[in-house]
Amino acid sequence: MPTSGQLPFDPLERAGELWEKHVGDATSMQLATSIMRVQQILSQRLDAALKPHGITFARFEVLRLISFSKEGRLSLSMIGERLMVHPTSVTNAIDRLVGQGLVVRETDPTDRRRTFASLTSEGERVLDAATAALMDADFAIAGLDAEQQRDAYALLKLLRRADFEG
Amino acid sequence: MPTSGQLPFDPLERAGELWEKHVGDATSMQLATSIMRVQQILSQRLDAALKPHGITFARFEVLRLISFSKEGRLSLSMIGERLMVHPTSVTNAIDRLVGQGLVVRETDPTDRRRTFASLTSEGERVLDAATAALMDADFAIAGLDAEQQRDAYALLKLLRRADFEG
DNA sequence: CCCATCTCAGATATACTGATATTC
DNA sequence: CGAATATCAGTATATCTGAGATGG
Repeated sequence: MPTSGQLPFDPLERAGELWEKHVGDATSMQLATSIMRVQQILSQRLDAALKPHGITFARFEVLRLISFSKEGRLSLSMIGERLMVHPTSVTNAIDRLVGQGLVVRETDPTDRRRTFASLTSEGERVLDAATAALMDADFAIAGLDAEQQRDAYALLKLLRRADFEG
Repeated sequence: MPTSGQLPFDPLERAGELWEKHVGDATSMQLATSIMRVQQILSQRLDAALKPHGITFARFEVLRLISFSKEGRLSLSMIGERLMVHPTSVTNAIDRLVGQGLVVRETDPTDRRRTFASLTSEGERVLDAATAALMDADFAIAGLDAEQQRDAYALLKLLRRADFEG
């Protein structure tokens, strides 16, 4: 287990009190730190739910993105753009998925600089099973009801504004 | 730059539409994915703000935690507990901080199994400068006003409940 | 020639497992 | 002896930088 123990108090509330005492207003520090911590918790839970299917959440996102494409294939640069990850990270992720037999690479015949990735039938099978597992786990956010989930999503969206126009 | 380009649309809204069409309700998927993405953005911004001071946000948290301790020192196990990180990660982080001259290790004379970490004067200096840099950067969450920050913090707290009693 | 796309090599950061030394 | 603390070796993942190969 990663971080097994349960504390008798909220460490972030404690940190906030000490911050107010020694530094100043703790609001932004507490939100930033809580985002980091919540991501860590989610990442552990999601990866645990996906482990039986042999993929991580990052690789699940790649599979899902490819499956949603119109032609059933997506260039690596497009994948990096949509998932907001570095080109070398895409190469790395696709390398692993190809190694697992879930994805194949094909050169774009109309522009040979470009490489497409598409799912194998095994890739489709794993994606379906992984999707079911994540739905089952409620994407690790069952602590919030539907309205709270939408509220949190809307607030966090304000922090993603650098990603897109509008 | 990490993920420079700006898309003409929100990739998470697009993913949500496709998810609703092909899979089902997208609420939990969208919140989970947005938490992952927002953490990535924050991590990049916070680490960039701290880079001139030679530390990462994870190491900043260690320095801050030690400085807030009553005696000016904290056992490594206590640090791991409070920051919810693995014992080997604490050893690793302290190794680096010691290597940078920001922290020193001392054996607890009352229980020689235990090791304390405390700040050097250079560590205190770096911590103060790093704190000012983070406050200056508004902890990378200036996209939200104070009330929105508190709302978001309260919602995310519900996802941290496994960490502590209550 | 310049630019785009992808890949590779190398460095850094973090985290996990499993094993070990030391001490209580 | 059993439990706790810290460390170490090895592995995995993800990220970045900088360089290079190929193609438009």
